[in-house]
Amino acid sequence: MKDHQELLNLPHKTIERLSQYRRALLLCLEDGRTHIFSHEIAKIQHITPVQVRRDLMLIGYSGTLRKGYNIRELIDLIGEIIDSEEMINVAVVGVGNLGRALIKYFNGKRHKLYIVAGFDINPEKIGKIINGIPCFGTEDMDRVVREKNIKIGILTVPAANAIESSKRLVDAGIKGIVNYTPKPIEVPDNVYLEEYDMVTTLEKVAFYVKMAELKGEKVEGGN
Amino acid sequence: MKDHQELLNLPHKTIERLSQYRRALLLCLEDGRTHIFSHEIAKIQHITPVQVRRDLMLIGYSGTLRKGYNIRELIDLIGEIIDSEEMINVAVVGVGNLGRALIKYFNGKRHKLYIVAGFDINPEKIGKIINGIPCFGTEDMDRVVREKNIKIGILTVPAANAIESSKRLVDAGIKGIVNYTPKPIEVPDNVYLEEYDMVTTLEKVAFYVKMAELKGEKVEGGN
DNA sequence: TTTGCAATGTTATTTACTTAACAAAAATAT
DNA sequence: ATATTTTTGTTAAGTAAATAACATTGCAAA
Ligand SMILES: NC(=O)c1ccc[n+]([C@@H]2O[C@H](COP(=O)([O-])OP(=O)(O)OC[C@H]3O[C@@H](n4cnc5c(N)ncnc54)[C@H](O)[C@@H]3O)[C@@H](O)[C@H]2O)c1
Ligand SMILES: NC(=O)c1ccc[n+]([C@@H]2O[C@H](COP(=O)([O-])OP(=O)(O)OC[C@H]3O[C@@H](n4cnc5c(N)ncnc54)[C@H](O)[C@@H]3O)[C@@H](O)[C@H]2O)c1
Repeated sequence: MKDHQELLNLPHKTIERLSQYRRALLLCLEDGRTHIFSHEIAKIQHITPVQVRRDLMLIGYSGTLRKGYNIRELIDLIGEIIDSEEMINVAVVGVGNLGRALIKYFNGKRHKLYIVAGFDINPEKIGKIINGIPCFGTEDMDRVVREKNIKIGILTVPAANAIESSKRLVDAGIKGIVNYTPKPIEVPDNVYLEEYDMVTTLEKVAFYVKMAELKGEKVEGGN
Repeated sequence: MKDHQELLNLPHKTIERLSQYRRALLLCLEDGRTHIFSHEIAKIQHITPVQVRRDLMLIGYSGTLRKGYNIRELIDLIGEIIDSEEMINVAVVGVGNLGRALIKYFNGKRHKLYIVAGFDINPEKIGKIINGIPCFGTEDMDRVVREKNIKIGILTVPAANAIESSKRLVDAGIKGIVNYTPKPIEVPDNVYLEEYDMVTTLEKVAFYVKMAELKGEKVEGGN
């Protein structure tokens, strides 16, 4: 299999697409299919077949001519590349509306990723099991992160608390953060950070919708 | 001001960043500041000052040397570019955990974007006001979209219902869709589509965290 | 003054990503 | 058998985005 450097050389976009391919492939598998063509994957993902084949080339997977790719094999290979050997444990900080939606969405899914704890400051939540996972007070973060070997934190606290919460996560030894609050946070170099805000997405859609209306004609699809 | 073609030539990434700049600038304004330097904006957004200046150059905004950019002016200019003249109305389809989180997050915010309706099939939700917005049955989508002049739909139904719901939205005449279900949907060319799935984000973070651990050293930050 | 500095604004270069072009192979049709 | 089609795999070309380089400006300090 590919060595570390080769894996790190994979384009970031390819990593994202591999995750998406796998999700689509798992659905196909459920439908009882065994093989799939690049153009079928492409259709699902709104990209070109060439891109699919190129991604698969980069990870060194070969299909069979005129038969396509073996879905099971491909799923497994993607797993070998993007998943860790052992489970990676995840915590949600801020078990509010969004936090609970994420927990619910995740729970009961396959993956090498598991949400194993929530953190909150609301006494009514602390000590309870929420959507199947235990909720702790933030003062226990250090201990729980260590004991449960939590590597990634998902930030869904109110924006005003984003900075302090991210500091706590970093201090507790977390290695990756996904920040869903609209407040950009800062983390040290050794912590991997992704930020996402729905408003940006919506404003972008609104912009292209506006432009399409002004032109009275179509614009090509999303990013 | 810039004409349509010039606006459409702006890089997609610049459009996204303009939205983000504005959000950050609004916070600065609340802090009572009047001016800001490119390197300050850059710090907040985890990008380089050059990129900020380049984006602002592209939209034709000039700061004052040694004083930076006028926050108020810049916010207004960004608004002129990415916002529409009139309000753009938005609907949420699937008023569950995620849908409610989004509504709550949006409600009471500035913007030219407003979530004005929710759609669901659960009889307990239909007819109610949820987080301040009225919830309708999906059978009324055509009518409500027309009456309320809704342009954008946010899809937060269960994955199994994503396809049918997106079709309904398109049939009702919607012009943009943000799909938060893990099921990729298809829309005609004249509908602008953005899809987002948290699992992809988390798996990407997990991948780079894993790689960092294997290397025993740092990787550079997110995308 | 005039020199240095800290900032902006713009062009040039580089890097990252996507798409196009095409060769090769296997199945199918002639 | 031979040609045609369909699909993969790979290299080459093209686009888009980010970064670097640098010219410019006006203030501040000497
Ligand atoms: N990125 C997006 O698309 C998106 C969408 C919706 C909401 N949001 C953001 O996500 C965040 C959560 O939204 P929500 O609707 O779930 O809000 P919410 O108020 O329902 O939940 C926030 C939770 O955080 C807890 N909390 C408060 N301070 C805390 C702290 N210091 N440490 C730990 N927990 C703390 C609260 O007790 C509450 O349970 C907000 O910042 C919101 O702006 C983002
Ligand atoms: N993108 C993400 O990051 C993310 C995160 C969490 C959840 N999700 C996804 O978002 C979706 C919603 O998640 P949730 O936790 O809010 O689920 P949920 O079950 O709480 O909510 C779904 C809602 O949709 C309604 N519904 C069902 N069928 C419908 C239909 N045909 N038309 C209109 N409404 C219908 C249900 O009555 C319910 O109110 C799911 O697809 C989930 O996988 C995505």
